[in-house]
Amino acid sequence: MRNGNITDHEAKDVVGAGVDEALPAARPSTGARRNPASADAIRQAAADILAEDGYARFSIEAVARRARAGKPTIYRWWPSKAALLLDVYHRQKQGVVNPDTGDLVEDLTAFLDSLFRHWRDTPTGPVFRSVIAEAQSEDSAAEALRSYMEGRFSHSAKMIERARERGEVAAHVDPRLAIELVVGFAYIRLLTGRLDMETAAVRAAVCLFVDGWRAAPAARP
Amino acid sequence: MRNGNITDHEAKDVVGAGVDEALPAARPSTGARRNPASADAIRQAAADILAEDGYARFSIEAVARRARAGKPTIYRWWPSKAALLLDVYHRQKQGVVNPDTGDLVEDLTAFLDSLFRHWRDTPTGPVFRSVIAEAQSEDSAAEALRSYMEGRFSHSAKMIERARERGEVAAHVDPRLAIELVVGFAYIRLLTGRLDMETAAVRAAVCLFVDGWRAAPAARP
DNA sequence: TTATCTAAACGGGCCGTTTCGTTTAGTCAA
DNA sequence: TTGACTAAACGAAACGGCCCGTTTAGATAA
Repeated sequence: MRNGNITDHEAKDVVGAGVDEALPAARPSTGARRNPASADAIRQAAADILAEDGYARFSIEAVARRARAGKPTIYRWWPSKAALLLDVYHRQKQGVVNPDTGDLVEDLTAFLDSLFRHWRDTPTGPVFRSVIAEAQSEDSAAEALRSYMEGRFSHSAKMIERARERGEVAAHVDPRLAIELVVGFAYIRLLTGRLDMETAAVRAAVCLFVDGWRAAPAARP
Repeated sequence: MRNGNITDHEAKDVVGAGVDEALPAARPSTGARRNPASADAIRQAAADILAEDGYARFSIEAVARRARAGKPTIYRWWPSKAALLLDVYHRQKQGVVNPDTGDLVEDLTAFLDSLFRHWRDTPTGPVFRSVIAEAQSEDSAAEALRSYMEGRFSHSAKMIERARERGEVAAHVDPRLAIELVVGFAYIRLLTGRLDMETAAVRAAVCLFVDGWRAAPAARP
């Protein structure tokens, strides 16, 4: 699942950290003795259905059928559809880079490029879109999404913090807000199905963030 | 429904234009003679359910019950759940300002402020979130959302075009891309339930867009 | 008369839960 | 080491309930 489009010397670390234990850590609700069992088959079936048929056909019954598992088994391990969705997503989001090239524009371009590619070329895109959809009608999913985004922001904001330490970014810039603007752009592209951006176009967008839009140097204090 | 928080002399026009006929214009599928009939009651019931119970409880059966209408009547006039949703949304999105104060930061701040307030204080927020959720599993909703966003971008980009004509914004800035960044920020806030921003915080975000993040004036050509 | 309406009912699917035997992994005596 | 015991976890099937999109029947109104 490693993404080869960002060369290795550029990639500082691979995301996946930061929020790894916000999920309802698969474990039977009773004080049990036994082991997970068919949990992997269930996750795999869920991911396959999402990738092949999309969220519309994602149901616990369909997952159970495909995994040759009983519905009660699924409900024992995951309290809700949203929990299963988030579990599947968390295990797929490896592979997005958090680069450290020494230049902010390059870092952000590589980050967005990698994110778009990841969402486009792996089941992660459909899965994440499903999580967002579910979060619009299910409180537990909304809360999970919120806390996931929180972690994502904190983690990715480090790119901007490093740039600020290098003196590349002004001191008054809040890295968390800044990265939220960048992720917001990725978000709107994902949800409206427009992920097919050339690297040059991604860089142009990043420059709009970093350099601003003003014709003359900014005069604001 | 007019929003009084932006004073009148600042508001150039009230949005609602631009995409008003992308929707599947309520009309019976047969070549009919009669009039709409209970269409208004149906739309009202749909809006009420979304506002009171959220998308989770929004079903054609529930709308029909509440409007004391028959399900076939609804299906005759709106081909899908998504069509009814979009119809309701289109009739509620009046009231967001598209300001022209002569200053880009003020314009965008007022725009975002008004959008957040509108999404927070009217049923529009839940309704739009529902449209987005529906678009993740229903092709027709996805297409309608895409074309709606297209129109929204084109319309709001005029704020930036005006600033560019005033010489406030550099010539190389693409107004459509720029406004997409701004709307992306609003989007991520809506979908993660964080619309409660002070005007000052909104302005700070806008300044990050307009002025950029760099410590020193940008050196890019 | 004729098109539209409400209301009721259709078969089908999924929800989350309960019931029912069966499988399976740890425990412990022989 | 082996074999029997025990109890958690299992798959399958069925529950009542809600909703889907469609069909039918009978009332209503231009």
